[in-house]
Amino acid sequence: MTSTSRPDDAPSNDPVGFESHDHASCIASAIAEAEAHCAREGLRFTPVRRKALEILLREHRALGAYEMLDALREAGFGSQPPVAYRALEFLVGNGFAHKIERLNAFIACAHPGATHSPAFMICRACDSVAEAQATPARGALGEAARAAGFRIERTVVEAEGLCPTCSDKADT
Amino acid sequence: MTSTSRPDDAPSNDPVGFESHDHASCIASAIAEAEAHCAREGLRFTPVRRKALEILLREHRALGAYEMLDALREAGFGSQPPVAYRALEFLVGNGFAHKIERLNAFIACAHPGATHSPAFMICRACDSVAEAQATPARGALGEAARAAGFRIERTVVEAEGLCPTCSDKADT
DNA sequence: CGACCTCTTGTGATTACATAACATTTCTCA
DNA sequence: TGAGAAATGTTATGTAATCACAAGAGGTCG
Repeated sequence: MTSTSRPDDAPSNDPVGFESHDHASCIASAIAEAEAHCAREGLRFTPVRRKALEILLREHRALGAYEMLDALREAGFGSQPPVAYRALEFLVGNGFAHKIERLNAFIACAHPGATHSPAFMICRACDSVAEAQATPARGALGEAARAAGFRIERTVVEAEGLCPTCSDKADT
Repeated sequence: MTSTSRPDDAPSNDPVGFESHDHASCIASAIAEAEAHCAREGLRFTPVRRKALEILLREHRALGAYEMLDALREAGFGSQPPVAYRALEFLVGNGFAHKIERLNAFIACAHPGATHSPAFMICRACDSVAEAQATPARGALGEAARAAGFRIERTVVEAEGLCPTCSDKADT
């Protein structure tokens, strides 16, 4: 693949949480939020990290680490895997992005700022991903953990199925 | 790595769901259950598939596909990746095993027979894995899915944290 | 200022995970 | 028993992730 990115000035109407909206402004505000957060926490929001977040926001879908690497290389950064993995590690570690384990891919956080334990809905037909809130510590899992003496630190909750669009197509 | 398996006759007291028990008999019964299930469903419980399940049951932990491949090769089967992946695909597809997405690894099902949507507790210190029941369609995720019109077909629920043993060690 | 420390970036090399494609064998059943 | 389906084996390749080390950027304190 040569590139998966669009020019920065291209308007877009990509599916977001299975809906459509123009997110030119939400990119800017998400970047601003990240910047503010880093300033508060004394984190360094360096050019690669900023660019990586921009790319995730702009694509608005789950990106493999090597797709990210391609995009970063085109933006003039290094071309070896650790470049992408380190930027993604920073973004995930600080809550600006999430890893979708099922896809071995990464996506910008849809609820930045909020402390949350995310859950994802992944369409098996078009690979679109929507983020929701999970409360896994409640319910059967939390109960099992308490009974077993297991100390939950983090949870992965990913639902696979059909998004509304693909579901409609399948029905016809 | 040369091998991760023990001789078939070695007794064991491995952690199972964070507890200890001798599972010599539960291996045999799980194999018998799988055999019966395949007979009922007209599935072919071939030597590789049987051996793969035996290996998962004996190890009683999450095994990478290449660990499985090593073990299968030692048992006289083919030595190329598809050998392991196909056997694992069969076991997972029929509910005899599960894939742990977080670890890119596979584990024997702890509740064979029961139709279930499993949840896992994964210790980040010792990589032990316990299986519990999840009810993800209830709760926040199910609600979000209904609201979005997303049709859930399968869910991945994996909690990461510390098992009782490692938790105790960390406290001291 | 400048020595020092820490964090970050870049690169080469390697390791781990997974699938495509195709030939051959084995099983099923009409 | 012969045709089709399913399973196995192998070669090759694609995709994901980490290790190890050198070099640069930014602070801090004498």
